[in-house]
Amino acid sequence: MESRCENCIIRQLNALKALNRNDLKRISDTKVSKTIKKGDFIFEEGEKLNGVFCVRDGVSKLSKMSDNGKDQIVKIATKGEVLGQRSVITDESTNLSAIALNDMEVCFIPKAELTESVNTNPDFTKELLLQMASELKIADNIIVNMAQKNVRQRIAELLLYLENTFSIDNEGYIGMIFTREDIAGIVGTAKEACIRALSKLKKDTFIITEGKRIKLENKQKLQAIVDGLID
Amino acid sequence: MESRCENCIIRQLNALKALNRNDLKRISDTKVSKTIKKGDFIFEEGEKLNGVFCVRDGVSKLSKMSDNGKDQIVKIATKGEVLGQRSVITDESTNLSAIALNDMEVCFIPKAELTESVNTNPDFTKELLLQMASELKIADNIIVNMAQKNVRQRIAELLLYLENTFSIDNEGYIGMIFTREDIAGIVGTAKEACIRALSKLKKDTFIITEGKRIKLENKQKLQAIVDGLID
DNA sequence: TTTTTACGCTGACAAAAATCATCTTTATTA
DNA sequence: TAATAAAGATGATTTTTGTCAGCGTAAAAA
Repeated sequence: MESRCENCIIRQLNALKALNRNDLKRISDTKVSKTIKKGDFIFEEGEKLNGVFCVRDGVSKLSKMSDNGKDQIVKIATKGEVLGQRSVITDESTNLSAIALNDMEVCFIPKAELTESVNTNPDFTKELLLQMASELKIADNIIVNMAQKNVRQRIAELLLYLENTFSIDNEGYIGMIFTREDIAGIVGTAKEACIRALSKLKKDTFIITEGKRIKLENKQKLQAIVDGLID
Repeated sequence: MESRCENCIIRQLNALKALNRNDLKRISDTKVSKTIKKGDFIFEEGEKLNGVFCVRDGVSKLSKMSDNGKDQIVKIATKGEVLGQRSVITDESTNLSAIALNDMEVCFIPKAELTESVNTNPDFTKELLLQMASELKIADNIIVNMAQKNVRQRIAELLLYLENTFSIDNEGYIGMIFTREDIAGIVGTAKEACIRALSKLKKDTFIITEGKRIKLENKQKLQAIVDGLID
């Protein structure tokens, strides 16, 4: 399924919205649509990227695997997000891998086109800057949370974030399914600790689980856990 | 001690190096030099900043205090770094406090002047973008390290970083003194765990300590600890 | 200088989380 | 559909880290 960037609504969700007609035409002429299957790499840690990937559909994780097999997820990227942006800007190899969590549709935009827009379109550069600054703030918050909150708190916070990001299906469950291992990878703990924390939240009737699916039953309480007001 | 930005060599260390003569004149005319005493706040979490602080001399920590009194340090900022940049760019309140670790000399640059340069000088914006991207990469690495490395590894890594950043005095000790509590705050652990880890490294003869001062005796081994090659 | 306060250090103990093992259930694919 | 693999769940145990208490030393303030 090919289509023109000019008509792509996804664009509105990221820095590409600042592109003008010329930029869009140029980029659209060179971009390549790709389908990526669940579990496949979009790119791998250490790779030198020669472009970025604009997510049209699907969800991916940006993560780093440790020697002992633990996969720390730094970010979940969904529709509208641009992957590899940072590495392309700084012209370094990626320090993270991007893996598809379900089947994905992405557009590959060559580095040269991006650089051209950065060099000739100040609005685009400003937009990138804004987005980078906002991502940095999020990253700083994660650092603080990892140090100051325990696993239960971090999981409660993640659940609220996930419902917010993926909204709910018609039965009230979070609209995207993650394995317990991925959830553990996001909050930075072991799979077992993650499972136990979820089981505890279920026993406390703050959530309902059915297989991998999770429904938030009491968001006030979950937030109170995050804030350390209750245990 | 007042002086003109035009002649300030500190500028070369940050995005301000991309400013042109006009920018510099304008900013220099409005900037205010400030002296900040050890322990004092440059700004506090939640504040809406109406400008940034360019560090001319001294060292500060960017951190967030938790309810239980634990202070997580997200970044150590030294000569040449610009504090508050991100909050000013995104026009939000800071989520971190900046506290002087020794007596400091900083220049306050009003937000309006910065915004003006961002809007009229694409080179400056590009430079800011590059820096922000590089900071984001660092932050991502910290997240991964917090999740995948234990206290001993994180402390070993910090020591190598500190020697690299502050170099050594004539006796070979790291050229900046931190309290054990601040070191704990950087690696995200409790003061006692930090002290114990340092004592252990000392007993292992990988470092020498004398009061608060720390000398690295075996950087190869320290790096091996970081990499998980030895315990 | 003296006094006070902050900091470094250590032991004892508690809590949190990691690891290992095992079993069940759910997906995948042959 | 049956076989196989992947993921969930839970118990037992170890390791790591946090917390509390107390003591000595060094730095800062009176």
